[in-house]
Amino acid sequence: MPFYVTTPIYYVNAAPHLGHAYSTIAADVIARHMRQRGEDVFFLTGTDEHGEPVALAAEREGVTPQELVDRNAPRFIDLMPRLNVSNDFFIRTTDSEHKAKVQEVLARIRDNGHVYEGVYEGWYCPRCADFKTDAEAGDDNRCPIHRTALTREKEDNYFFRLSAFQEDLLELLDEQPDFVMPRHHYNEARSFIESGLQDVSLSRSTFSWGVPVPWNADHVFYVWFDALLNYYTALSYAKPGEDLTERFWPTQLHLIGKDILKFHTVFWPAMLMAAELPLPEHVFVHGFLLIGKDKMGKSAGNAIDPFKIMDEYGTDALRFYLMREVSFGHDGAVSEAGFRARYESELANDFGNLASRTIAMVDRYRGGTVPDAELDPELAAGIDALSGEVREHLDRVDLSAAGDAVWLRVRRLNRYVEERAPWTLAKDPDRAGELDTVLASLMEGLRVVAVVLHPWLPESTGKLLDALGSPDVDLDCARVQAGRLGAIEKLAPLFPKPR
RNA sequence: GCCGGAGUAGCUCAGUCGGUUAGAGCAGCGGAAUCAUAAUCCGCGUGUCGGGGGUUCGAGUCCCUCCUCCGGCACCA
Repeated sequence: MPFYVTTPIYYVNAAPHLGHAYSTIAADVIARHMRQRGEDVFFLTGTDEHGEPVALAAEREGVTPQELVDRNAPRFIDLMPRLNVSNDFFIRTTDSEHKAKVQEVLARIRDNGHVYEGVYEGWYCPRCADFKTDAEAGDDNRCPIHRTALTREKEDNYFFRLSAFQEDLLELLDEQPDFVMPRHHYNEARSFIESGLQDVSLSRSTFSWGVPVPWNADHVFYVWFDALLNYYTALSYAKPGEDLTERFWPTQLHLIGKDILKFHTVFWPAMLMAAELPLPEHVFVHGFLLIGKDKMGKSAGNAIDPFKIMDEYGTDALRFYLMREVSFGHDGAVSEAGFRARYESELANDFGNLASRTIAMVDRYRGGTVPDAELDPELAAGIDALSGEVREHLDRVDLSAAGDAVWLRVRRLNRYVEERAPWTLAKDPDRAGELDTVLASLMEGLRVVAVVLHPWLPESTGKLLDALGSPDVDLDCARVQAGRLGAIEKLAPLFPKPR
């Protein structure tokens, strides 16, 4: 089965920060998991490069917008290997193929009768060089930032007939309640639509940094219409010489942050309806990372620095922390202290140390060869069920529940070591068979956990599975005795503690 | 103001269709063990499940109401 997953495309004006890493890692865990299942996966991320903020920033710096985005985009492109993210393509909305396709799709929307010429009229602040909403203007029609009087300005625009899709969108939400996940965000989307949809500007004519409107050279498309289409356009040129659209469209899963919910759950499906294209299956809205109680973002001077953490502890540690610390779909606080606590207790003490002690015992008691013995039936049953549980959780994009299910087994394995006390069995030659079973069962448990955990910790589980002589990470191998263990190698601690 | 979300153990949170004595992790205290990265395991909780009212044989879970916090209310991406 094809499985097409996307991250938002990141606005190229700001430097990459933890929030970008968060969205991207989440998508990567899903993508890697689906590949383990043998699905035909396409995983897209990229940068959003048009619009007025880029044009203004370029002007300030005395460079062209293209020069500015060419300078900034590599920071995001380079972030992906740094995070060990397995995206199949990286789209830039300034790619010529993207622009051509945007023009094609929007021309079709116009041909289908969903675009009209009109005038956008609103309160305008000359100092912001921007329109203000009625709410922002307040009763006295003053700029909330500058307190200067706003003027009533008009701008010629093309409009997208969003209002015409209100009923269709509600029907979509009725028929596909998991179009927007999780539930509380479904409610938000629904109430937004129910409150009444207005038509929206499709083009801008006061600046030129965007995709030109093909039927009127004085306009460029409003950046959101250009940006949203990235999910569709990318497939047409991601693979040289092959159009992947047939193979992967529509998207199974758009992963987004809650700040862009409206665009993805209202504008985007309406656009696709207008273009008569199939709709995505799911939009999953994740929460924000909080620093203490504050939203993290540009201001965050005390924000945790993902690059520092990766330098000190490795990429896997950052991936694991972000996926495990915050309940997926909700806001959650992150901190360096929280990172260290979880790194030490879960990665070093629970999982890393389980690997160390298990390998050390096989080495000491059985010369480094995993005994070919019957497995402990009770333990094996739990281990055998794990991959199915994780599968079900990830089908619902519940990364947190999946992580919990794995950790239950990691703890179970550590408890099993204590229960069976292999060091005691080793002293009694009559109990050699028992010891064989215990060691084989532990090893098998360790192997299965490593396979299941591979999407979260690709680097360290890879190292571990190599040391176990069973490098296959296909999810079918996460069944008991589906992998072959024999001679094992010694392994340096996977998650060393500092100092 | 309207709409939505959240309020459960010191901290972070889970609680599926209402159903036994309300759970987990972390932190804390006590103990066991020594294979291991001094890593692990066991034991220890008198929690007004935000307040009040209601429905029910039974409510953290459903209804009403109030309080507190957060978000959205559309052309900033």
